[in-house]
Amino acid sequence: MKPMEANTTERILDAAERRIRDAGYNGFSFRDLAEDVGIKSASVHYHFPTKEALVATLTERYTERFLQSLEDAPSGIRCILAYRDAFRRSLAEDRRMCLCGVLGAESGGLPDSVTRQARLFFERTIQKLEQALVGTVSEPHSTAAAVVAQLQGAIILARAFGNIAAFDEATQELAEKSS
Amino acid sequence: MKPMEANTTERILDAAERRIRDAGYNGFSFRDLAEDVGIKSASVHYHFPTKEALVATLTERYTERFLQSLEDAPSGIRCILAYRDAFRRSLAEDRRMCLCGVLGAESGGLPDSVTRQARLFFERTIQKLEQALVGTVSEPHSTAAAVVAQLQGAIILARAFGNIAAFDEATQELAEKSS
DNA sequence: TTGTTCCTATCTATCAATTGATAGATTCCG
DNA sequence: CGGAATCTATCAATTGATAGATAGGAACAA
Repeated sequence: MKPMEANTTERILDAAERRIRDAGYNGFSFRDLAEDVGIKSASVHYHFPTKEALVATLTERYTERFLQSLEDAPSGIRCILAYRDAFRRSLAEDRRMCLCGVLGAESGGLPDSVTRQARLFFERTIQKLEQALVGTVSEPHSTAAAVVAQLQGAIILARAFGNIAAFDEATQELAEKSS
Repeated sequence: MKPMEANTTERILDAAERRIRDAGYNGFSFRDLAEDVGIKSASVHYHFPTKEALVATLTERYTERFLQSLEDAPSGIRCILAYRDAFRRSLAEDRRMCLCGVLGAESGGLPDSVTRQARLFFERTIQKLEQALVGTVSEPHSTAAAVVAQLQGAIILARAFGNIAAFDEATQELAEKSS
């Protein structure tokens, strides 16, 4: 076969990301992904041997991209605003969860490598924010953790209410204090 | 058969609650619940016709109990501390998510009645906190939403890190400001 | 040019296990 | 008896995964 319009491996990851951020790790099947991409489920296994491997790889890609999108974030208190915008943007795009937010919530039922990658996301995300806050708040680490927690929870609220306004409301004072 | 040691219906709900709070809606089966309770999976269907009905009922029970546990919460800013303690207690007991936190995260893949009950949890939880805050903060509703969001997210962090200390850290400033 | 080999990517077909759910028999108690 | 609660047995559908066939192109030899 001639290669598909785009890299099939990436398109499988794209489909898996959409599905997991909507319904969780156990909320989709290889056949779902295959249909999304336009191939057969056996072909998905050619690119990723197991579901665990697929999602672990996906979570790694997600983390890299997320941190990359914050590469130009300002230092100091305004970095909090950049984080809020990053999460809000991803929510507004497709009304879905943060990938690692879902995985963290479901972590009791996940393969080890996936749980590990999700933890890495939070470690790195919090650490990056912490570094940007050093010198501007009294306890950078706990402040960073508090901000990330609030943003994850705000996405859950927006999903539960089916309304992005709920995210804005739950992060309103965060935006005011840091702008 | 003579009735089990305790009300079987309640024990099924208990098992389902534990399972969902650990691995999500799609992270368990009727057979899992049956084994937990010590009956056969067909008997679970005698008590609840479908999985959707079971989880919708469970979510209702969860909401009632949660609000009940906050019945004696103080008014004013200290109510925030009571909320924090309520979530922390439930996390410390069995290291699991808030039921409606998971369901909110997975809401894209849930039956309608379950999504609806999860939304009710957040509506009622936020409203109750809001009422306790009237007159003590400038914007009670958004403050209440922000607190609930932060607590949900803090549980996710604690699960991702496999460490309750992460919850404490992410809610530390919340506890200080409101005590 | 033509033919052969080899690799990549996909396919068809299938597997055993698990899923939510149902029908109908059985058992116990009042 | 009659109802409540459980059982055995089974179903069709879906699951993640595997084996093996097939198609297409690139590289290379003749």
